[in-house]
Amino acid sequence: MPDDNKPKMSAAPPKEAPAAPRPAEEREERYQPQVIEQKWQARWDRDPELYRAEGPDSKRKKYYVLEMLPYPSGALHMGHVRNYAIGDALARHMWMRGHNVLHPMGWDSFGLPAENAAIKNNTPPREWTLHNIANMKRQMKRLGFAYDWATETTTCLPEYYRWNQWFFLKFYERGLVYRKKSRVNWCPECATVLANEQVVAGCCWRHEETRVEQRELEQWFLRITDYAEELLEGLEKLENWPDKVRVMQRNWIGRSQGASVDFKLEGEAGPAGATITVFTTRIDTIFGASSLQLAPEHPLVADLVRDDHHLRAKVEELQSEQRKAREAGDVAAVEKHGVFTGRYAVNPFNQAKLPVWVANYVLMDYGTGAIMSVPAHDERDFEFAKKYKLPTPVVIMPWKVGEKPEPGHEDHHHLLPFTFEDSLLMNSGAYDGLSCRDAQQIMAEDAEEEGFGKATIIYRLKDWGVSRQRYWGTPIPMIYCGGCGMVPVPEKDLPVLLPEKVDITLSGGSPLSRVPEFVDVKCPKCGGAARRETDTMDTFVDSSWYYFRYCSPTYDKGPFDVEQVRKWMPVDQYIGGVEHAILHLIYSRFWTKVMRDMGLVENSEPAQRLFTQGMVIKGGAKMSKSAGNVVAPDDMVEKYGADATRLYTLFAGPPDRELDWQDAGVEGIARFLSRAFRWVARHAQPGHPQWRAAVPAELPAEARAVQRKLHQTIKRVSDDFESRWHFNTSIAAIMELVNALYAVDDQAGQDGFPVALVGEVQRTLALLLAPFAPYLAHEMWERIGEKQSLLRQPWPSYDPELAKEEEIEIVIQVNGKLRSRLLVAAGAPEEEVRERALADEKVRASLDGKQVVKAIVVPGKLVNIVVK
RNA sequence: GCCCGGGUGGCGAAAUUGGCAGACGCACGGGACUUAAAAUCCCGAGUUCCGAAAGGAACGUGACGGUUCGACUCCGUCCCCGGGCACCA
Repeated sequence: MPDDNKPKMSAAPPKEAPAAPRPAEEREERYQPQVIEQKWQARWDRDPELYRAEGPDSKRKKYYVLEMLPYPSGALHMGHVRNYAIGDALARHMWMRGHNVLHPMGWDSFGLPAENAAIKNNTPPREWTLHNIANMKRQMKRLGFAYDWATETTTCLPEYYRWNQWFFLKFYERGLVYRKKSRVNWCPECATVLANEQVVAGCCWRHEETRVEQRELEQWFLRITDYAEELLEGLEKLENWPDKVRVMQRNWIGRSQGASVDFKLEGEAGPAGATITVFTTRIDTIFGASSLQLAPEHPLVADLVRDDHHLRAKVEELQSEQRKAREAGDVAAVEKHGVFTGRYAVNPFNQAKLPVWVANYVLMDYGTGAIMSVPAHDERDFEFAKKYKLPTPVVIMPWKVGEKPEPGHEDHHHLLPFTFEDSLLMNSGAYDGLSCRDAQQIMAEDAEEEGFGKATIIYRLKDWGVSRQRYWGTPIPMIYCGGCGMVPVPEKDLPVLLPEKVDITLSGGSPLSRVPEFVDVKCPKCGGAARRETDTMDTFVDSSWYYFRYCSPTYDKGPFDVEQVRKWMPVDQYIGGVEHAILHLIYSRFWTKVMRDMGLVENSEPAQRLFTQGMVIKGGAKMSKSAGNVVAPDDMVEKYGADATRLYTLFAGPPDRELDWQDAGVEGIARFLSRAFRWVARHAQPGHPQWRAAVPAELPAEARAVQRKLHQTIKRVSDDFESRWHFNTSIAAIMELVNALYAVDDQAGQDGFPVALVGEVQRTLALLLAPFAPYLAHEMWERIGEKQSLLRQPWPSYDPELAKEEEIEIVIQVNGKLRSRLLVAAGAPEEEVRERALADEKVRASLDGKQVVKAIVVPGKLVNIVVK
């Protein structure tokens, strides 16, 4: 404990050398973050209640601050530190603002890296994971993050994952879970299936170099598409989510409004009488269709080409081409081609016979896998038709409504293709003269009336494939019985425990299938021999609802206590990386809506506000072992302290932007903390009778300047919290304040800077630093004689009158160019300012006989003299 | 190709409503203290030019143009960097 609270250095240093440093024998105490931080960390550890949210009788308003839970990879990286430094600053600030704050933390601890590390090091995944958690928890504590560790939730433990299984069963009851054989993404590196959201530019989200393959497999899916419309509409209301995230989700859901139309296939051989259903967003152009194009994998294609070797070979070629293009990731770049099947289909609107082709640019997994080709009004169809010399009938006017037709417009073929929608129909029988948009609606209605089509909406979003052929995940609670078929595990038998001793090497198939004690089970229905499902769940299931669990982390009668959830949800502020924009953030929105429909929760969206922080990079590149530019938080903490490390991640730039790490920058921050510390240590006089006294209304100019700066600083820091979270400028403001204190250092405690003001400055400084540099702030708080918990102190308020400048520097411009400056009293009348500006010596010199047209006065800012 | 961000000193950045461009910090230079160094404290600094200096001038926020008394900020055209989506019918 520091015993040097006694007042020191209240005597004035020699007047003739105010900047002279103190003699060596009087050398002051240095800032030693390691000493301070260890002392406080030990104290905080002794008080587990310190960061606990208040119970039901709390009178404070609730505030739920949530940071994305980390995967326990082994050690925190700087991205984590930045994420949690932002969240912690907010949590501490909200406490000081008088809120009842819930600030939890947990571990997203199932997943492949544990399994891969286990194979490599021959350590069980559980052991590896728990060991990493212990280390990362130590790091978080060392960094001083204010988490309530009673909320700690570890998703790989049965107490948590049993509720994943419970949800799976509930979703199954609601028809939101199904099993289907389909083409799925397969990452050879992970040796498992991936959801669409986990494929980034054709590659695995974990292995950016590994192209995803397509495999036909039987898999479990969650019916997220049932919620496509609501997920889309809900985005409109998420005003406090970044636009970027909302746009990405909108694109991902990919709503497309159009119509489906059935074309009857002509001819007798093969599937005579079959229909081809196409999806189109431009049914208004259907009179311009000159062919139908099927995807090479369209189920009808095999029938159509069965009897023709030549055709069959061609189609197979198209198929493999498409597959290769898809795996290479540049689908759009491939040249279009196709083959005519020799068959025709009838356009139900005008009975035209259209040749049926198979084309490599038609995708089976979008729409119906078949399109009508309207070359005159679609760029892709045009490109294709040109190549194969297919007709290009024009059915919309070649100019937009309200535009003047160009002379010679009759020859509109040089304009092809034109795709605009604000035009009128032509060559379309009874529909001629309708606007495109009207026609889209009317023709879809007519099709429905006639029974050959209808208005249709399709989505790009696909159902969420959740089966994983790996070990370290939640077992899927399903049983296959020869007699009864698929039987869900009864709720009373949960959890289905993940067995511990398992051969997890990648020798094919799910590792669990090689554990007979796990696989062999009695059918819950008939009691006969049955087999368990051996796939595990995608870990994104775990993270879809963990923040509900935080509200009642030890609850064992359900996934969470609905009362607690009602109290705390939704999350008031969620903070994390943008990389989860269409992974975790879309899944958790879906999960929340299902839970609402189950009657478990009241809210439809998980988080009120979302903040996505920028990446931490170094030397322009992402930190990575291979690039050799990793900065380890532990090293920084050891060298400069936790406060400096955290503070630097906030100071280096606005938190939503990328941060280019510079070691020297941390040094600068440590220097600032040291200055703040030493100034407080040097001038603290908690025993002085004036220490807590009100600051006198009349102050000498020097003291007044300090007071003004103090109130301006409170305003700047408070404003940043309330609006933009540009903590870099908040910290710059506090630095300016400290610089201002050093400027009048020799006066501290004397007439020019009375003790009462020193006391107020020091208390405020500790309060302002509390959200950003908690260790130093607490140390200061104690040294200035305060006993109450800093965390529960009210945030300082500023007095606008005291923050005001009394004298303002007015800039004088001539024709917009800076020519001189003028000191005027705040609120000086415009006329006076104008006259003084015009009378200014430098101004007169630059006017130099020119004629003054006018002088614009912007009160409190400038005078601009316009001359000719 | 489409949709978002972004482009300001040697570097990270600031300028919240159209009103002093470069706050704050890093790196750098000079000085004080020291036998010396580190640490600390003080001072300087956008670029170019003029001047012995005090000081002054011109240029300057990706490029070009526009609006305005005045533009980093608003409008138009374009370039570059980052991210997302992409034969989506």
